[in-house]
Amino acid sequence: MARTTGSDGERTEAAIREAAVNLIARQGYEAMSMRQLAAEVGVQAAALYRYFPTKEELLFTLMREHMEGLGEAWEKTRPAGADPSQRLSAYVRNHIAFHIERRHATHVSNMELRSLSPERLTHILRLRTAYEKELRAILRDGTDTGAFSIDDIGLTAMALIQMMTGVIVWFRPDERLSIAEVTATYLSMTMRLVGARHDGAEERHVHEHAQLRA
Amino acid sequence: MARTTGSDGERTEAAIREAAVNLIARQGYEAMSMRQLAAEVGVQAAALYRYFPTKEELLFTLMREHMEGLGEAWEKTRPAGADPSQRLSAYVRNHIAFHIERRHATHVSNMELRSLSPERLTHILRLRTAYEKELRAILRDGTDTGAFSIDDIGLTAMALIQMMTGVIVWFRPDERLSIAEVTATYLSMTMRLVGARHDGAEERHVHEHAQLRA
DNA sequence: GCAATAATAAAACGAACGTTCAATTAATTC
DNA sequence: GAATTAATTGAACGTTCGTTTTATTATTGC
Repeated sequence: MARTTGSDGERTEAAIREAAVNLIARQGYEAMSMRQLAAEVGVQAAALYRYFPTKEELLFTLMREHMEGLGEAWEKTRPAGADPSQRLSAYVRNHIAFHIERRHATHVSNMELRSLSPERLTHILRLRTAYEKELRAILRDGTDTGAFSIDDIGLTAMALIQMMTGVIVWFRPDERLSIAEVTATYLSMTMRLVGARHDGAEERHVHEHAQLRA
Repeated sequence: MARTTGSDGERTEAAIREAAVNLIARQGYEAMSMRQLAAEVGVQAAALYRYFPTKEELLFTLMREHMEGLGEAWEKTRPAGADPSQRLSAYVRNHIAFHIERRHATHVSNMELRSLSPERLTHILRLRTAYEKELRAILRDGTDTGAFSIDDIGLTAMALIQMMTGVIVWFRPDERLSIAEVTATYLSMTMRLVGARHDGAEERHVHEHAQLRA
């Protein structure tokens, strides 16, 4: 046999991406075979090579688009002239919303870096660093204006990102907490962590979301 | 050839464990081949099977002993009748010290869970849950006595553990910060995160370690 | 120093891997 | 409706994988 009825390149490529994200997140990149991926898509292994020249290029594409999407989401959300507390709040909301929506893709981007060639690894890390830099800038501004009280900006930024991204490890959409509740609690923890001053407009905003649970 | 001069079972097994932890941490469990591991140890692949019946059993042994070691370290360190702030402080110190000392083993225990069979996965997760339970108990006691102000104990515990364990992702022993400085900053962030009251003996204790950097 | 045992080497097993190639059919273009 | 292009199959390639088997040598106990 050969070309099958109703076959469509775009649909097949989308199906490959989706199946690959799920399989790699569940089993790991090395553990997923191209034959297994093909079976999940409902196609022969050779067909995959029409869309991605190698297995690693497929992984790289998934990671790159995930990181680019994260940066773009932040650029659309970022408040222009807001004060540090509002900007930090927006950063946290965007980060958590984006990662909860894309749990599997995040898992892939965080866990499979070692399977990339050095050049591709550098590419992904550059995207990640640019995104983290935005957080450090917010923390620095907040420290300068006195809105935050931070010991070490770089270390605090890493701690915050680890804490927020960790959501995907344990969060399940159908369990005890809703996304809104989780986000509110993480916002509250973040503001405490950076020693945000408890006065001004932002403070009321935070508390209104933070006291949902005891 | 066969048995080599100076060969010794105990030394070989220790060399296998150490090489395996490093290789798996660097490349991942699936990406490490038994032949590569054997070459690192300076032995033929078949010799590995004298010490570990399968590759997965080797992985499981490494993980189990790491998790057991973490629990034992905490049991030795845990202050008996101390107040919640002191106990939380001890927990953070122990966690960070243990993980920084065993960066590679921690990486393995955190990243390779999906390569375990269901029964072995359950075993490891039980050890991990028991350890995390200790933190939740401290947070609960602190909330009850009013020492802490926490929105959601389970969520805060997960956030703290993600934050602390994240140290191994970026910390390099020979760089900008010493272990003591990192620990102090994480202690400070932890106490803020749980809303620790800024009065009593513990408060002085925290600040004395936390203000090393700006 | 001789038997027993511990530790390893060397070779081989079948299975699975990523990838390539030629053939074949569906959809599109004119 | 013929020619062209897009999409896929099925078989095969050489390599590597985890593991087993058998033989061989070093060490230990008596």
